[in-house]
Amino acid sequence: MARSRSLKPGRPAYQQIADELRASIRSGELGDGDRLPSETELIETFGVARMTVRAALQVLQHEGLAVAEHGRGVFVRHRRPFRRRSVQRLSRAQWGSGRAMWEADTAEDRTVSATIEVTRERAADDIADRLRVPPGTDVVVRRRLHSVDGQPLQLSAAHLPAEIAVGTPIAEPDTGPGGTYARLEELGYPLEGFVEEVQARMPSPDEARLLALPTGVPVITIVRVAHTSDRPVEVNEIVVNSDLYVLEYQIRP
Amino acid sequence: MARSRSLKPGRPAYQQIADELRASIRSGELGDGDRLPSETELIETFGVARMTVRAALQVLQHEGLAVAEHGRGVFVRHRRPFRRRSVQRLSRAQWGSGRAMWEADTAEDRTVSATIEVTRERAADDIADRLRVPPGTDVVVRRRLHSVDGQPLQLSAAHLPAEIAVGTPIAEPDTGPGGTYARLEELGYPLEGFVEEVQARMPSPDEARLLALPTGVPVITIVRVAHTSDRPVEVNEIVVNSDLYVLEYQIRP
DNA sequence: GAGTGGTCTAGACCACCAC
DNA sequence: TGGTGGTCTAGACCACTCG
Repeated sequence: MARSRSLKPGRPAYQQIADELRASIRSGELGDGDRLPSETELIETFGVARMTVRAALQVLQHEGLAVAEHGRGVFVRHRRPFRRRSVQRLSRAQWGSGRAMWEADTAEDRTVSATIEVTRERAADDIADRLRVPPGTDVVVRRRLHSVDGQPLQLSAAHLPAEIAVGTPIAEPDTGPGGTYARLEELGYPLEGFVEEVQARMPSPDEARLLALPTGVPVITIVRVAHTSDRPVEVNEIVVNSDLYVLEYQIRP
Repeated sequence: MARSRSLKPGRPAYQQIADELRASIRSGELGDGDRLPSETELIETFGVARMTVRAALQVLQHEGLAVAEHGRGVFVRHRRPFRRRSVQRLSRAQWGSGRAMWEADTAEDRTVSATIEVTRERAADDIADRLRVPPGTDVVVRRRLHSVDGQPLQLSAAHLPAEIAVGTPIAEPDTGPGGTYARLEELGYPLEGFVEEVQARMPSPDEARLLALPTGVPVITIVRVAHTSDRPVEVNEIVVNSDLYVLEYQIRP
């Protein structure tokens, strides 16, 4: 970043400053983890007020290109999607093998952890709808926060009709080898398939906190419905840190 | 929003104001499309400076909850994912039928349009990698911007080895009934399957402009690889407006 | 013209970090 | 202790929308 740069009229100053910094990042002049010029430096370089350079830095943060660290500086953000979920994770071989399904694509040397809370509730309308049960029907809800190496990755809330789950390991925090899906098969609910609906949006403040999301990182939401041949048996609402995930799907024509 | 509300110390004022407005939106007190209190009103209500209420309003905009319209006000944003892409759109029945594949899930009464540009380029490293050809190999690139009812929905850039595509309708703007995939089959490349890698991130300024994305709306990126039994034949990089899409995937165990 | 949001200034005080 | 970013003020002028 050269000394004393001039700004052209017509385009807002903060956007021009953001443009220059963005170009430096895209070109590689500023690499992953590098510190951007400080606010003081930018004020001197461009001859503008502090709030103006702050606006420019905010733009980059909301684009997910930079993160501010209080007392240290603003840094180029580095993406590192170290996990990927593949279709195979929902194969019977996977959860039939006794491995926890969600560990399917976790490398062996990673530390996987989860907090879990199991409750019994009345189903919200959208959940009841997807489970094809009357609104307000009792459901068992398994809420989890999954982390790998201490980094929170995803929130999930699995809903199953209470009629199916109560009195079984599915209503316990630890469902045992193979998890919920293995238990469902044992209970006489052979799974025929899954449907996942995928969307993306910005996180709520709560989600940002729980997933330790920096500014400018969206979440991917997945609603997965597990079916037997004649009825849906589980609706899982999943919210994942989009920075750490690549979802992979295979499709046959 | 009651008159003259007090702010508690400890939490920044702009966040408390954002909290109150967010709660009004979540509770339904402020519904889709409703106007939020103006900056002037918020200044009077909370007794703070203008930049403070603007910071609060920016928070909501970056969360995707509100949009500002210059000269009119700040409004509750309404999500309307009016399209959904399903697995069936990649079924042979779909593109074998002569319908353009991407129209699979478009309602009949919508106006679908696309701009297209076909070029011949040397493959970038990641594309070459996925096509399993040497870096710099010639590829035909079909870049499109799809819109429905004038609303831009997605950008796509389909890359095919020039060796396969040149001299065929695939290298023409109009590929004919059934599109690229129908032509590939006719040319002796029967498709065995597709793999899609899905991620989400904030858009670049260019993407935000082309897709007419408001502040706080991420994009979903899809990299789709189409395979024959022995080689990948197309890599399609897709960027979609996450506000208008629900991706649907079916998985069999 | 009145009301709205968009940009910008020139200060202030504070909280956090590193040395 | 000096440098960093975080919050906040009290103004200013501008651009857009609508009646």
